[in-house]
Amino acid sequence: MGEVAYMDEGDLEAIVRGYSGSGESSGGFSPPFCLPFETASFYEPEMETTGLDELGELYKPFYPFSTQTILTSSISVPGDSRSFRGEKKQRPHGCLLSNGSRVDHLRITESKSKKSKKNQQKRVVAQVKEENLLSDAWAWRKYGQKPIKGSPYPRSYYRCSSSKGCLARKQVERNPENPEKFTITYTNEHNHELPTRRNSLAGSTRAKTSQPKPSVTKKTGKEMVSSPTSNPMITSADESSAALQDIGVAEMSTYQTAGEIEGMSNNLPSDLMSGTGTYPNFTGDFDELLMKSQEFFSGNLWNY
DNA sequence: CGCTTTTGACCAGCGC
DNA sequence: GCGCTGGTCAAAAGCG
Repeated sequence: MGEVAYMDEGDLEAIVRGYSGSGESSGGFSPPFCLPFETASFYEPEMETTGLDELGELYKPFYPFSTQTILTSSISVPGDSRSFRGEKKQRPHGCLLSNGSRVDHLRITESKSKKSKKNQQKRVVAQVKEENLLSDAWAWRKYGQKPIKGSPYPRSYYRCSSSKGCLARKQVERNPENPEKFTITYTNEHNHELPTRRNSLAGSTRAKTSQPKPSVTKKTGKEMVSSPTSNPMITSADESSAALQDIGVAEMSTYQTAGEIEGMSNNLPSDLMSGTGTYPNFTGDFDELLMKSQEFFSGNLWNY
């Protein structure tokens, strides 16, 4: 993949203000956001201007729900989550889609700081509701989960499982301010096209692990939240958008038709939605939710 | 059998 | 230099 003409290590920092350790009490993403496309580099200019509306339209088939909140922005973040801690004073902005849907964005700012870690290309930060976690066409595999300081909810790490060499990553965490929303952060881009079908669901519905596992307390006793669930394929609007750019809307429609999706919304497991009403002392209930979605998807959309 | 999730350990960057 | 934190690895085990 040589298309990584991203930010050119522009060292952008995502000011996703959020759980900056102690300041978790106030405003996470609650305030409305606004598209800061100034730093956009992954999307075409057109997307910048009409992105909101287009998103609303393009994703319509993916979001049978009217209240979804999609947040998109193209960024490259070197410091990763560390920038969150930085507690930069940036404010998010917000906009409403023409169709009434609200799109939340995170304000991104540039930073001349040295590149950190692996020049990771963190590009998209999205806020979606549970329902919209189902609309990701990519296949993700969870490879880690960690509690985030300042946030009561753990963050799950996913990598693309469609292609071996794919560097696409995804982080999902529940918004402490809005437990009904999930913050999805994408890093790197897929170096392949949308999978024609998802991987098997094997292991996805794994029962609660009761494995004792020889706790070989080798070294540092790092904290680790244990969540009983997780999902293999989460969803996201942004990925879809990326996909749209890659394969085109027309092709996209071959994957999912509005009709199917709508049917889906109706068939969505009730318990899947139930999570919305009751946010348990969540550890990974969103994973559970996602798992459900996965089941659904594999059953109704990916076996065409 | 191939895929997944789970989860403790490991590693690296950053702030003090 | 040390400790904290976030991100990733990898072994174990479950599911279709």
